[in-house]
Amino acid sequence: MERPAIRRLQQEIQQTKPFVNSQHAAGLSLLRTADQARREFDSLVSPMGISVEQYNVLRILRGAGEKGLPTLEIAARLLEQNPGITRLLDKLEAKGLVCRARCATDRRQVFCTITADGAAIVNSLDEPARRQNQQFFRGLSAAEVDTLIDLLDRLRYPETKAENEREI
Amino acid sequence: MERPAIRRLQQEIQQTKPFVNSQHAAGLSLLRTADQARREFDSLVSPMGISVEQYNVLRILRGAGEKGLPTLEIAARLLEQNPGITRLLDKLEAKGLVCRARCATDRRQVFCTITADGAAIVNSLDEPARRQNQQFFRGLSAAEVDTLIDLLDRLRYPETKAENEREI
DNA sequence: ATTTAATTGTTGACATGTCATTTAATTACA
DNA sequence: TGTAATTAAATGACATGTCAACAATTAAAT
Repeated sequence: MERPAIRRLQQEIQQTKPFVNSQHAAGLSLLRTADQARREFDSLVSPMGISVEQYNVLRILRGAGEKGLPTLEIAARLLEQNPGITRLLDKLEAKGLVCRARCATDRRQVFCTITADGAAIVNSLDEPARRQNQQFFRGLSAAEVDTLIDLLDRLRYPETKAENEREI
Repeated sequence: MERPAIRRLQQEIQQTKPFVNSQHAAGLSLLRTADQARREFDSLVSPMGISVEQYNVLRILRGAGEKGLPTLEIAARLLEQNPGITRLLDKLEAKGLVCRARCATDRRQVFCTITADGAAIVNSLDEPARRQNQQFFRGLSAAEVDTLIDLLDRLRYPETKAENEREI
């Protein structure tokens, strides 16, 4: 639509004002889009009786295999703080989707593993999740998805960008 | 062996597999980046005694001016469902940052307006918020920010993209 | 070796988000 | 007119996220 015009306008003025507005718009767009993605994905997993966060925990534990992972290691792989993970695991354990056991060598740690029931649920969601993702990104080409990944990664790690983008 | 069949299978795998992974990676990156943005912004507004969501409500009400907005109209402009907004406004009203009054012509509606104290807080956060945004997007050029806005918008409204991108 | 510090995980308190239901007011319609 | 449907907002119940404080265990220090 008017994107090129907007960009030209910004170059013309080249002051802080429209630059700020673009960044503000980008920030809002980021939050709104992520919220929509989270909501759509929730509607996919909730029929299985789990939340998006619980699904993520189960995915991580499936990837960890039989030896499982200590509690805080799961929290580290999510985007989450400690206290939340305990209660998440409480729920999953109550549903029989996760097992917890104190580590013998370091009794501070609690190792968590996925159960057969838990794995069955995650496995059954693999294909629907793939389709859901495909649906969500249907508006973007493969190259654009890669561009999006690049831009988002550079927002989270702005320092690492210096090496790859000196040619500006 | 059936070489053509094998080749076809490989092509299929090569097509779908990395594509799916890219979309999956993009989805995760989207959620993580938005979460980080939300968290960083929270550390900016929480010293003023308000949350990010409360800040957004105050911003919307400042923009609405003196006549204010009905409760659900605020909810519609946020990325939020009804029930949450009532309690958000409860907190803001308790802090004296927002006023609520039943509409005379339609007594179902409750009009919300920002108070002078509320406006003072939002105003005092304008400049810090601008700097914070600038800091968050420092890894991207202005053109890249526009690209990001475009990609995110097309994720939320995939249909509108069809007209502009038939040339693929 | 005994005290101190750090790590791992849990709990309590509270803010927010969501769903289902409810109340009050308004509109539709028969 | 009078009853049903719709709308605006609030409430209850519950899941999650965050902070502060805590207990248990292990590591470090002197």
